[in-house]
Amino acid sequence: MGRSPCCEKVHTNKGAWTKEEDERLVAHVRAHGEGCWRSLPKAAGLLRCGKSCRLRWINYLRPDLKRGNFTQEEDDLIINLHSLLGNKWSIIAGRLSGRTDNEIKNYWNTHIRRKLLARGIDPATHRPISFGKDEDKSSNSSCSDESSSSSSAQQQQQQQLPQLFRVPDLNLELRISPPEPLADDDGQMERLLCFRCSLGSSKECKCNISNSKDGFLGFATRSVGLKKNCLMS
DNA sequence: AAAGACCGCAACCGCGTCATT
DNA sequence: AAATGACGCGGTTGCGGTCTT
Repeated sequence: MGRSPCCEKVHTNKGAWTKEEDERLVAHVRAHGEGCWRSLPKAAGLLRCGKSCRLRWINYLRPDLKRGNFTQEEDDLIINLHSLLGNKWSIIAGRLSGRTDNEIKNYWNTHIRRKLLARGIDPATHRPISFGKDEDKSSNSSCSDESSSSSSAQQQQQQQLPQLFRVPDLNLELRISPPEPLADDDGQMERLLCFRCSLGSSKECKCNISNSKDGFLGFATRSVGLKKNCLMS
């Protein structure tokens, strides 16, 4: 038993959007706001699937989009975030204002991937390619004897890498525990960390937790509490 | 100048997740 | 608790533009 289709395929346009369709969509979103994508096409007089409207708006028509080339800073940030998060494009996009997940995904696949490969870096693991496979067999054992006795050639290769790409062995083991009541020196409750907000999805989040003062990726420097509603989906 | 190869981007598709009934 | 609906995400595709021969 499969899913029912998101819209009637028969009477919907596909392919490139026309200027008129764009104008209709923009006018409707300006008047009524985002959301209710399923009913939007009919309300806006568009012969499009709701999903298609949403995608067009998010990736192309939104007024806050930044068009044009990626800067070196954006490049570096994408690489760093990807090394931590993997293909979580929407989360990565959340940390780059004005960029969409689709745009970053495309940019990664067309530019950054190639750039990393040319430098001998595996884009998936962010490790040098030549010994990545063998090392993977003994991965998660960074304290083992094997990993500490990598060959001098490998060490040399590591040393030749630009600073940016010498990715340390990251321990991303996450622990989730009930938040403790945290009090600041002045007796006020310490802010909790909202993962959704912190990773850039604050738009959908209703937690009202701001992360403006937090450090890298918005992680607080002290204990981390989780708010139930804000766990990433 | 023409044809084929390659590249980049917009759009589509299928699935997972969450909310609602 | 199960079924259903809607949204959002990531992978993939297809097309138009550019480059190479």
